[in-house]
Amino acid sequence: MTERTDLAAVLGKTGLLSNLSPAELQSLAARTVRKLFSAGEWLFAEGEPCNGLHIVARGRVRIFKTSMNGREQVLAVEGPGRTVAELPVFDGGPYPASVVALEDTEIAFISQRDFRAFCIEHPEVALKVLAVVGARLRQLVGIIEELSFTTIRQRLASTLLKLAQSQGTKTARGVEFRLPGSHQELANQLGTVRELISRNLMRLQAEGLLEVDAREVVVKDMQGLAAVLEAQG
Amino acid sequence: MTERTDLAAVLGKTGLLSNLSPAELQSLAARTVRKLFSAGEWLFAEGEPCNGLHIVARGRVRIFKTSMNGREQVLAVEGPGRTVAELPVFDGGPYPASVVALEDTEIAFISQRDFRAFCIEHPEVALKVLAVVGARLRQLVGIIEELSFTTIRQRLASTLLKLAQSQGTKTARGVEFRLPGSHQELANQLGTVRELISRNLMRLQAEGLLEVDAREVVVKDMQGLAAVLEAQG
DNA sequence: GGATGGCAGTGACATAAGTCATTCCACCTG
DNA sequence: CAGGTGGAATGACTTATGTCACTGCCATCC
Repeated sequence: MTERTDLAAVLGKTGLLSNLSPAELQSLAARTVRKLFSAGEWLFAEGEPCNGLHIVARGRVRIFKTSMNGREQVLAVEGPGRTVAELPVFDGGPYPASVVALEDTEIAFISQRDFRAFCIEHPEVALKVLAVVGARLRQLVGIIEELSFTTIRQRLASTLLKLAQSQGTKTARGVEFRLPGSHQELANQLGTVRELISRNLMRLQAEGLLEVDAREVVVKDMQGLAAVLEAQG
Repeated sequence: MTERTDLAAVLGKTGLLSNLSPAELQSLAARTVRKLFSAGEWLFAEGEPCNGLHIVARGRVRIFKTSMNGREQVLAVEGPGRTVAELPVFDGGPYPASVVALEDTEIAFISQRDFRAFCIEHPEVALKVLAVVGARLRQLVGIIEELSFTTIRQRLASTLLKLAQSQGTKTARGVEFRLPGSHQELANQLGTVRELISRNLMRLQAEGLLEVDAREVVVKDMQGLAAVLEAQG
């Protein structure tokens, strides 16, 4: 990967750092290190000491926890302009979760010391960080809510609905889209195992709400699918 | 409740605000409002717009989510010197969870506007806030991990162990302590229902690890109880 | 004393979730 | 074409979790 990315431009598009002057961006960019990861490579593992802030410049990464039994629970998937590990940078603790690259990914890395210093110089950045961390907290609360209150069937219906709305194309048969990953990946995301994904998809199909063919999905009844979320779990 | 509490003193003991000068504490205290809640009263409900920072001066509060079916999931219990809703103060969104007083509770309240202004004037406070929010984020990730990877039996064993270590007294029979609430409350905390608490307690007792009598618990085998956490769930 | 209400224990049962083993199928590679 | 590989479907089974209904205990209040 010899391709170059303009780091200052990436930084400017980062939610955390928007509204900074070009000069400020440049000074920050000067302190970043470019890191490249190929698909599947680990940025860091849960429990390691945190040494800095990671900004995704290109590609996508998956933030997740692993259990003793080899199960996974995905906390978030982050793309360009998003940051990873904003929080341990500040509280000094270890990384709470592991992160791997989903695709070939380019990271702008700022050391903990440099970023902290930058925040002191630019108090409004600290407030931005707070907003970002706040959003992440909401995400996590949402995951807790799902894990605690909903069935896998409902979680599956929910993700299918989101996919249909964001990536689906309307056709004569219904709303069509393609699953973004294998059943296994979907299972990790929902905090379960492959078989249950398979079975629940089949069940939704049997009920006439969907048509599934490998990764191709056609939602035939959006209303019905939405109703699954309401049915008491 | 006519009893008065020195707000500036409380603020000084708050993790968020330690290391401030007495003058600064005074100026902040001048902007706080004292609020009193009796046991069971709601500070606010999930979804309401956030209007300020709550600092627990006396008593305890419970932060939790509610499901459609009336189930609850406790996110945290906070006591004196701890803050509630540090985050929505900054990201401007609604409260992500509800909070009620567990006991008669006194709250020092600072309006969103005042606290934000204070943070701009005192950038190091913003960093403190980040540290606190960071700790909260770790808490939440911990909850997700538990919900996703462990059985109720394991979660119960884990809380019993923590209680034994923090509040237990060693006697001839083992480590004795008293459950801090009803089975129902414990169930909410673990994200389950009363009956399962009852059954799992009985099961642990049948296995010789515990002796239970209503809320009095004697751990007879700390090692064995700890081993429950390791056994694959 | 009797009534009441909150809490705890328990059996019977229903359903959700997870495990294991096997088969199938599409695709690639030599 | 044979063989291998990875993902997916599926049946049989076990376990975990949740629901409902009922019982009993104990404190409190009239």
